[in-house]
Amino acid sequence: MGKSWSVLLSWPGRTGPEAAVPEVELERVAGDDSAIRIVHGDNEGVLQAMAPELEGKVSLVYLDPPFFTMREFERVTRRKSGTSPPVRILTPAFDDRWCGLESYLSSLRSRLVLLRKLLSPHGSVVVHVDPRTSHYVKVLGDEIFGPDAFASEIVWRYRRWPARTPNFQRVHDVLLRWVADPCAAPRFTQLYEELAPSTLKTWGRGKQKAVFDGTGRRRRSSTEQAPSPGVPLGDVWEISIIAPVGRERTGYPTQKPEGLLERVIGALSEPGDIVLDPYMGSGTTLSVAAKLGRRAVGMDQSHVAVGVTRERLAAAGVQFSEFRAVPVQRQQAPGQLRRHAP
Amino acid sequence: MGKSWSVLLSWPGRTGPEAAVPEVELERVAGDDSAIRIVHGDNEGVLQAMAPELEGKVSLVYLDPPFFTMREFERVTRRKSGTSPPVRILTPAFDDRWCGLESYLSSLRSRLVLLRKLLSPHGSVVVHVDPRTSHYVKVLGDEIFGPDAFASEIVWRYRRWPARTPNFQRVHDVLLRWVADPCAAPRFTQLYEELAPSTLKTWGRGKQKAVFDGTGRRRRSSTEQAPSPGVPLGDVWEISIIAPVGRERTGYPTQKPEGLLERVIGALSEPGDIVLDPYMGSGTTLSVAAKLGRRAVGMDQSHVAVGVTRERLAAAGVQFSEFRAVPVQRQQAPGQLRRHAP
DNA sequence: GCAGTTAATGAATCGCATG
DNA sequence: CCATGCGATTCATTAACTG
Repeated sequence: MGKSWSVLLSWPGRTGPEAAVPEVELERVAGDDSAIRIVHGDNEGVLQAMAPELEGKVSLVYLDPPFFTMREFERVTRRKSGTSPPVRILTPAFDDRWCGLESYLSSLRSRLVLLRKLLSPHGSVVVHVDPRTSHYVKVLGDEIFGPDAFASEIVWRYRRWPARTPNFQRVHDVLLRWVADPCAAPRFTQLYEELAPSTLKTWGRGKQKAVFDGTGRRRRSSTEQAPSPGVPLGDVWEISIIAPVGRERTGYPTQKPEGLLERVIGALSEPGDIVLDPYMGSGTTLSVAAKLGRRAVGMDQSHVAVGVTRERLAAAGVQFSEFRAVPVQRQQAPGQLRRHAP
Repeated sequence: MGKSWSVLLSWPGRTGPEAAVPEVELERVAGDDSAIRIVHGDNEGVLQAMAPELEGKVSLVYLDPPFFTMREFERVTRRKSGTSPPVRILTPAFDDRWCGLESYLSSLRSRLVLLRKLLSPHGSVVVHVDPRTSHYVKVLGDEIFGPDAFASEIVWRYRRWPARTPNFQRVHDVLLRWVADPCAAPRFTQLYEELAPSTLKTWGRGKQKAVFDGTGRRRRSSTEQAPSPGVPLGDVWEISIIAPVGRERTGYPTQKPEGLLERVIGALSEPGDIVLDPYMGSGTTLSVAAKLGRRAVGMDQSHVAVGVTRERLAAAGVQFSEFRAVPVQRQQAPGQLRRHAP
């Protein structure tokens, strides 16, 4: 554990013994050695099983866990029945019901502890949550990674239909980022966004340059010839949600836009790096990682998620291999990959 | 206390006895009974002294406490000395150095506990912080007001000169809001912002209206004659910081823009309501409250803050009265206001 | 092809009906 | 009486269609 505040979260029974993680091993289902890997199974066991291979080698972990909404989520598929209205088919995808915030935080905590060991020294972890739990998750994460390792709270601002409520419309999610080692030089590629309208008006696209007088005081700025690449990317990102009828949409609930992952992966990893997504869902992370030339591992418990991701990667022409977690059979040598006959 | 999660913050010594608040009473310094009141003194004592008067009567508390920056802040004043460069004069304004997050949170906690009792049932508390402490403050506030009372995390997105750092630029503050009673109808006036460009393009300014078929399925939307007032205000606000040479600027450090307070006060209180700002600073809350016809009380320990606010309100032609906190003299009857001879 | 129009529906939220 | 569900609300976005 990193250096921690002495301010911690506490709840009844927190200090009790933690349940042992059921030991699993990975069985290859399809594909050969590929830069992109899908693993079907509970991420807790899978992370433990992959620890020997991945320890210290992961540049970026992006986690999009359930948001503690106390709901079940379904995948929507549409079948066009020739005649007029297409039929909507609902398939259960994942269950976000919990017996209390304690159990939610405990579950997330055990994953974060396992993930920390996989990070390379220049790596970072990004947890995608919403403002209903982000604050608790932040305090939890500070305890695991150390408060000095906290690097950014990124606000994803989106637009959606308004709800009638005597409150400000909730239109943002939160991405919390910690670095593996606050003293190491972090993986970070500077990305840029468009200059503010007011800046364009006053300065145009030329770079501004501060001008100092003899005494060291700033006198004014001047416009340079060289065009500015834009402003260095901030921590508030305005990115559209995937339109209900958008091409990108897979029907998997809670799907994240590729534009969001492009920023996360583009800024926080480099080509050839390993990116890890323990809550794979519809496979947006894998899809974007492949597009940007990263290696990646995605995990999900849900066979619906695995199916959606498999089809998505195949449709995009991405080479990938697929594994599944199976309970360790004590009779045979552990850790050995068994070939699965299809 | 409201109903709470069983997830709490804990730190060594937290359960120990809390220091007693030094008892003070208010002494009138200037002005007669006014809708706007300035009180010079430590807000903890002042809140306790004003409790009998304000209990259950405050519609909105806006707090802009120090941000745990571990710095001292100074006021900048410029004196134009006839000749060329104006002289900058620095006056210490407030001290934001703490011996640990625990002491910061303890201090804030005692204020929030006092404030809770002053709120009317439809009232709310808004705490302005930044993402370095917001998460701890949120967990603390949930404990005091109850997690069900948490209403909004508002993100104030501003634009500033970018810093050279291998990280996303920090360009947001956070406003946390709790309501006094989650079951009561809250004070809330719906404010609107401009429609998204894509909406304007597709729909124009007409309201959209859902159209359903016989089976209850939504078929499509149609544009109505009635113009939409815009989209109901969200929880991410893009508001400029006060320009370094802006007319609004008082020179007081950490001054907040009036536009921010216009939204907070406009949405969460009504004309005639009492608005309270225990960390008054340069008096933005009082200034905006006066402009919007609210009654208001501002408190600050710093005589620089009180001076800046006094000049600011006077310059704006706002009638106000001013008090100061003095230790209770046990010899004379307590609670009685003493007239101060200037 | 390109521009303008129409269709479809979503990590929402409240209130009221229904068991 | 409490839990659950569905109707009503109406912005944002892209696909598909039309001229």
